[in-house]
Amino acid sequence: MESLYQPAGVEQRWQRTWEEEGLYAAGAGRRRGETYVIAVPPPNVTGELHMGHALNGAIQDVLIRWHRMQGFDTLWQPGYDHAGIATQNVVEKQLAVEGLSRHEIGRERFVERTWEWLEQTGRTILGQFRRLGASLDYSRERFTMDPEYVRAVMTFFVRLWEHGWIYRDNRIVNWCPFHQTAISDLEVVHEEMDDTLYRVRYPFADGDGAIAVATVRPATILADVAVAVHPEDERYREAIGREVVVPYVERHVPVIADERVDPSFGTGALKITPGHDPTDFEIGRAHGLPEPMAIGPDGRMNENAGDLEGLSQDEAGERVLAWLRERDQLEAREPYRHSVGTCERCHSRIEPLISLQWWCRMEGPARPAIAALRERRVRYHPESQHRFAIQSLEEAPDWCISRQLWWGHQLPIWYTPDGEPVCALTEAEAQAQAGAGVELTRDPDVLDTWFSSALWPFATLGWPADAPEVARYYPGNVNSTAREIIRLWENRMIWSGLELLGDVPFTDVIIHSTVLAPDGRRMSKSLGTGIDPMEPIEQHGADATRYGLLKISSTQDVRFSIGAIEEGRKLANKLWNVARLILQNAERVTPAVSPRRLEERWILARIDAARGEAEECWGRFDFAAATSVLYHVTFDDFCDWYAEAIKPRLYDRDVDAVATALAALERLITLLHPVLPHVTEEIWSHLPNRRDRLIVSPWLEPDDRFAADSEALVRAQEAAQIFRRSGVRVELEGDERRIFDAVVRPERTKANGNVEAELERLRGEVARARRMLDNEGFVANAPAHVVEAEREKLARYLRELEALGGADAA
RNA sequence: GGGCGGUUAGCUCAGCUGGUAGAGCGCCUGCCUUACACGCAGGUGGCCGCAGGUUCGAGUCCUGCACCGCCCACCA
Repeated sequence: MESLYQPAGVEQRWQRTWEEEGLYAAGAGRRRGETYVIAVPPPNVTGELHMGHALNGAIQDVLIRWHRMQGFDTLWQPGYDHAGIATQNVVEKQLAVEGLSRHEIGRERFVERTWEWLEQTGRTILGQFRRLGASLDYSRERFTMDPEYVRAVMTFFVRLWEHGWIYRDNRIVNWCPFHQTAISDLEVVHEEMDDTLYRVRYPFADGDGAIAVATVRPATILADVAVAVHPEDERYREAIGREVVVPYVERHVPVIADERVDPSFGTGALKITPGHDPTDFEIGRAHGLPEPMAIGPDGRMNENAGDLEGLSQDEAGERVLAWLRERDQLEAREPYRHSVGTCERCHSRIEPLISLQWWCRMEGPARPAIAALRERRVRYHPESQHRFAIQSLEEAPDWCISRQLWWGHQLPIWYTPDGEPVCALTEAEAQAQAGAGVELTRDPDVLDTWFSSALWPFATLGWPADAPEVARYYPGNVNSTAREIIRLWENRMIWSGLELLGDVPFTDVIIHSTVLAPDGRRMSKSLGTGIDPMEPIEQHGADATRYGLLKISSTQDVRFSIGAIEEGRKLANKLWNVARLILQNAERVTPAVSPRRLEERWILARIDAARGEAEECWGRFDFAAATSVLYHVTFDDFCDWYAEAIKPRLYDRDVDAVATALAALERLITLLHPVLPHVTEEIWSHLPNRRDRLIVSPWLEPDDRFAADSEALVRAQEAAQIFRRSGVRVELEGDERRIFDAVVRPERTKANGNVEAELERLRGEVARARRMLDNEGFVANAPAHVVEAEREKLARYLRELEALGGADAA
């Protein structure tokens, strides 16, 4: 055994062994009936591991390993999401390099290309999860495009259809001009942009005066259908009901009143363009206005733009502005910084436009999900996210589920020659519904990626087939994910599970911390602030990286800190070395829990207490607090006190001491295994007479044989500290004396404090304790145990003062 | 504009139902001790963001303010 623990080789060896021996598989280590199930948030097939994945992987793996050791039938379900728009984006970019577009090669060939690409370069992330030591059941890898999974998606759609929750409507949507598809509000990211705000005069049709409006997009003037003002706005009271002339197109449109207009913005008058603005669309619908569009799906001016047809919006805007300037209708222009919606994948500016899409109503599905959350059948951790989840379900707008993409699940909708939609699981069934001989055409659209993700907890188990896994592993226990995913995924899994299986898919949702860059900014590729988790894994080991990420995960947003990972590496190294100390002296000795001496009972009790504390932390999903418990029991208690105290007997090959030390070590690494699986398994493999792997070995049961008679040990520790600080020996007897002598080696301890300084310190403590005890309010009101503790402290300080010969102060 | 979170040692962060401030790193001092120098022992270091309030007692509870961050949002 090397004196410096080298994680790289050890970790990869164990990762291979565990997987090959089937110890990652569901049911490995099972010794009881209950199941414990987590479905991993399926990463995009195109994705690579980022810090959030690594933290989330560590969190879930701790829970899974902890429960596996407790004998649960654990299933940690892995797999990939086909990630419709993200994947299509990647393949389209590749085609672009070859000078091709998807339209040139056609849909069929494009889908083939995508599959080919996935076979070659996709699916890298589960390899990275393996390197983290994540004990997913890789033999059960699923993909949202697997044939069985597709069947689940179709079944889901048909069920929603039968409820009447799916409808088709012409509404304003977020249109990505690059991808040529509608995207949901949740796929739009807002970015700050510098624009110009123009103030444009619209003359009244009767020639008497004008009304000014503000706009950043002059090209949309062509599609104006009204000017709106706030009903209470005194300035425009007279204008309501009159007509104005829209510039350039010289169309007469009404001035209307609507409360959605903010009188304090710009001129207080808003031009209404229902075709190209969501607010205007709402106002237009409320007032029964027409909905013309002047901009097409490609982002350029369309056939309604007259002589501007075919121009870009910027060019068209310039022409309109020139027209306005000629007629002196351009009142002002000013720089204007505001946030603009962009496509989260390609960052193209979103075109709001009206388009015919499929929608899913939300009132029906949301109702039981809201009830389940209110009844705490699903709990969010931290609690603050619970209200947010409920609120977002209550306010959920209808879900636009169709996408004009090629990569994804094509809608199970066919049209008759009359344009009547027929919904069915398969083409054959659709044909049967429509009647023989009726020619059907399938809707070309695909479903929003999240439509299939919503089924992840049970489609991966084989639903809608009558699979035994569904009965056994549904519902699961925990889902752990990032905050921004609550509305996209968590809520939808909850309502789909209730709808299709009559039960929530899990009982606890962990919303883990967001790992920020060390400077506090968001980690992102475009900002150059991203840190690849594989770097610390290579450099310090997976155990250390897991430990470090868990340690910093206490608050909502945490800064990445390499220091925390280094601490994890030190812990692994420490563990490794204390194991060497014991094992080097343990030839042919069998571990045996036979504590005779104080320090032996003490350490076994300490490990047991730490077990309780760590379990309590994990039980409430406080992984940061648990790491602290593990660190201190290892360093402070096991290494600095217990190992030092038994060293002399270890060197003497005292069989009792060695056997107990082996047993204590065994218990310590069992406790640490969920967080540091590799180094603990490696040490375990060196313990004598080991048959099972640690990963499937029984978890620690509470053991009250070890009376926590720690008083004497604490006194020895205090005496050691005084001696090391001041060189003064406190009187000790029995166990206290023996432990002190074993741990403190006077010949190597140079006191660098001095008696005077120590007396000074103790006098201060005595004064402070007396001040408190003299406070009548404190003695009368504070809880009895607090007062009692203060009395004991005072007594101890006085004792120590006396030992140091400074009793005069008392 | 809304929601959530943060502000404590030089840095990164703990501090549960109020009891008189802790950890890791860094720094200083002494140690190459038959597990570990990625180590051991000891130490330095804090008007706990600001201002009020409740209380015998406030980092902790209440009110207000100021910054910072994340998420969300249709102000043209």
